[in-house]
Amino acid sequence: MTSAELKEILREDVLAGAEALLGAVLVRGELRARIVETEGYRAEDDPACHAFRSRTARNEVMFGEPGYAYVYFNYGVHWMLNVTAHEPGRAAAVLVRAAAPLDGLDVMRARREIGAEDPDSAIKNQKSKTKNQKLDRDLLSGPGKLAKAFDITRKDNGLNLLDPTSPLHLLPRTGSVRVVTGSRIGIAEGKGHDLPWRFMDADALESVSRPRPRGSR
DNA sequence: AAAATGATGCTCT
DNA sequence: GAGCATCATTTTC
Repeated sequence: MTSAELKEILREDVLAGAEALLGAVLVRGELRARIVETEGYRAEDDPACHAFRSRTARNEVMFGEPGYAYVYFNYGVHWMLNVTAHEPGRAAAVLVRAAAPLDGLDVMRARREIGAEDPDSAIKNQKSKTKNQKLDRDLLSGPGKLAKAFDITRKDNGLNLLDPTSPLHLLPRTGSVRVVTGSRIGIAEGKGHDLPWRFMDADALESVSRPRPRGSR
């Protein structure tokens, strides 16, 4: 699949786009990771979509061209990375929920260490070697974790993710992917919480976020 | 193994 | 002022 082909799939349908993003590689400098979990959101009939009510300063990029980064801050704690979809005027986006690390694991680890931004916790971190090993398996297994490891923040909002010269971008997948679907995570009842708009790589379930589908580690 | 909880700040009403 | 597209830790079965 080429970048142009991926862009057309995203333009056509956000759910097909969410599926097509499985297996794509997220790149920032030396950092690389293979996307294994996504979710679709669309304004027209989905109350959970940030653009469902109205067009605001925050959700502005969702109303533009497909293939751009919609980044927002959530729960006062985490940044979330989305890929815009649909043609201009019809807001939609794919939330990138999890990835399998490929390259630059040392940098990801350093950014993900608990309390890494707290100057007084360096000593604490040294003592918890077992926790860091545990951390390794779940480096990117959630949208907040992935953003932290890739240093994704407000500054990345609006980047063209399908342009290989962007500081943060996507390489379309090469092979095929076996897909498993599920209900989206963290959606309140009555806001489309049971729509099967969560997509996962069936052969990489150990790297997806919780709750994981039954029968996986 | 699953459920509860507190942290934390931005966005929109 | 309320409500989050979460995470790590603690508490409970």
